[in-house]
Amino acid sequence: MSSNTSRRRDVTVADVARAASVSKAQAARALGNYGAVSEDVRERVLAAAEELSYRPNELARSMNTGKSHTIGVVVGDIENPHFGLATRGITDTAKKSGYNVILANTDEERAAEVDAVQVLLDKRVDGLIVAPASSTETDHLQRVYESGRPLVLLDRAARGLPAEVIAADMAGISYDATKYLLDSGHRRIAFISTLKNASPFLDGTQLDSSQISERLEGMLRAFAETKLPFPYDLVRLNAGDADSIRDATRELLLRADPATVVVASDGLIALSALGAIQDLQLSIPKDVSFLMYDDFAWARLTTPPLTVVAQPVYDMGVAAATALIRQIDGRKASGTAPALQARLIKRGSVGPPREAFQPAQAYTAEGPTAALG
Amino acid sequence: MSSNTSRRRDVTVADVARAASVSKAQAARALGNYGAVSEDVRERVLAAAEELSYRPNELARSMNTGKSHTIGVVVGDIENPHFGLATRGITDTAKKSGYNVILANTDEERAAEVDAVQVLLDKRVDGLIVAPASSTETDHLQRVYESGRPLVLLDRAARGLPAEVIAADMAGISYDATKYLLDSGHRRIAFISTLKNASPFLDGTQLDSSQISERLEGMLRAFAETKLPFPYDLVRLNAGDADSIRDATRELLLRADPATVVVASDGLIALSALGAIQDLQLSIPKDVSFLMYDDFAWARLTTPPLTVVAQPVYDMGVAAATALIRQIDGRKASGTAPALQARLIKRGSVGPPREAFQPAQAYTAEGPTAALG
DNA sequence: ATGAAAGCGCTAACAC
DNA sequence: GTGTTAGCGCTTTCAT
Repeated sequence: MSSNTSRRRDVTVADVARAASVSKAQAARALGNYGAVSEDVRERVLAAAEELSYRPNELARSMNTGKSHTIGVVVGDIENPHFGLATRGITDTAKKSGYNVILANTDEERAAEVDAVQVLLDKRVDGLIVAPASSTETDHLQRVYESGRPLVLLDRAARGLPAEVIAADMAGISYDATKYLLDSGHRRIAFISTLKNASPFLDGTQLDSSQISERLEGMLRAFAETKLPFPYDLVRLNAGDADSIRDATRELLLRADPATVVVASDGLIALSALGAIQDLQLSIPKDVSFLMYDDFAWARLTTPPLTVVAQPVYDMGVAAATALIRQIDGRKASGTAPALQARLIKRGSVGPPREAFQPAQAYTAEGPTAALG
Repeated sequence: MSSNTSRRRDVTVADVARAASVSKAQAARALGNYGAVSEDVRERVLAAAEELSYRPNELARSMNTGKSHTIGVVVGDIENPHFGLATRGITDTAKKSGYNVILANTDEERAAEVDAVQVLLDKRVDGLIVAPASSTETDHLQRVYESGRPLVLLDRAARGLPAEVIAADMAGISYDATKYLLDSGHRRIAFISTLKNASPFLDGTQLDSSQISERLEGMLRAFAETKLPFPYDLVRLNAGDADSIRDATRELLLRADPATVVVASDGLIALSALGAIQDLQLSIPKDVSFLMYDDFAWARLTTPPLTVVAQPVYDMGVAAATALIRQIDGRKASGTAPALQARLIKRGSVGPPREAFQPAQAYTAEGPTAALG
């Protein structure tokens, strides 16, 4: 409560200039720290600014510099720790370079994403980081590109867009993980994902998400390599809310030819799936094995601790922001992109399938259950 | 790839006006949907805009309306699911009213918070939601108030500020929870919080966070009521990173007169504390009981499931955004604030203290261990 | 209903 | 080094 309790009108450069008895331009130069200003004037202006508690209007500044020092971030669900962590990586990095972050949540809804991107462009963000809900419908992302502002994709690629993509190699790690499950004797591997898709996943289905496509591709490759038929009937897409995930899990486990291992596509899905398994009174890994994507702290606290595919999520956020800001500044890619490697962390939730211990193999002849090649 | 691959200059109202052969003012009216415009002109303008794929410059618009339709959100750690969920509540609500959210992370660092608030004010946000790191040092928040823009506080109050505070009643629920622990036979109740404080918590210590103050106040009251001495030696503040939390937990459990129950001030702390307990090979609740603030999905998946104080975090986000937007729109509080009640959810992690089962009570005489009052 | 012109707060030419 | 004058893209009087 020093002096001014100014409400309405903000104090402007003009006010400061007047108080320091210099021209508006000179005041602006001193305040904005550009151009040539004598020491005397600088001091007077700064003093006046201090006295009047002047604050620059960044909006006005942005208007004629064309730079807002703001980047837009569009994610599917900030509540999902995956994005929470990535966002942390982004904001940390942005702050370091003097950028702010406008965050938009889309609920993995395409319409919301299109809208969010448009709004952010209208707000003249300097660049955009998007985790696109769809890898195929990308008109709105194309528009970003056309607006002349850089775009970096997080987690998922977008077909036909020249945008830089920050994501771990999902096909590779999925292949590894699947191989591990196969080696453990599993054949009935279920995969649950929130990915919205009109039809179930069949041979040749083109998926809308590069991320999930790659994971399934890795699985298919592992199966193919071992000459085993891929269990298309155990792939569950469109697993939206907690209830539908629970239902899907129950069904996968209670059906005639049940899954012997459940692979959860992210931490949120895992939570619901594990809840369902718990309700079913099934024990992991005795009755059913479990594997999830993303390694969160709680994965070590369950009994047994969970085997996971860990992604360097925070680093991905950092990488995305770094790449974007580099592009905003018009700098070229600095050769060595940091390796964003996902890792399979074996803990206790994957064991041999239940059937493997039973006297007779009720299945089709699919070769020995021993570890393969 | 229809026609324009315009790079540099954006198309403006002037361009649209020219194309529609009307004045700039008329075009602006049609586009901005204000003032009086004839049907004929409106159509021509809209058609021209469409053709040129005109997009309004929201910065310019904000400049002379004085409204940016953006609210600033300042939290300690977006990575913490507590804030993740609250942020979701905020963004959902904001979007519904046509507002965007600029997110700033402070790492619970005062300097970062002061800076973030300043930057957001400079960017001319229409209002601010802050989860203040400190409840006592509030000059920067005072400045928000002086700028004439509304401010809503999340989780924690700030001394001497007229700002609306959205938070569950912590003193009450803490009292309830402590009473429950006391009734279960516990006397050695440990409390771990990230709150930064220069000195340890002693009788009469003034804490910097209303949230934590209230919790401790509730604990003190419960102890006082049962005439038991409060275990000041078991309060751990400044539990910053995962390691320091683990260390604190170990110490609390391995010391001469150890804690029989650990209360974790939030989910992140709980994760580290549980890790430490696991490393110590202690079993819950046989060897040590456990209680945490916030109810996250994983709390039901541990063995045993965790007893928690659940806060309506998402709803708090919604309430904060609703209150802020109401103030921005200059509307009065609508009488009935929605009840933001925290609840004690008893699951399996609290049992009788270990000592209660041992032959002799090695402690000071503190009355019978049976349930009281 | 429409247009001319002023102005939001700042930066950027351009003189001097 | 300093001041004057234009804008940035939009909204908003104020005439007509």
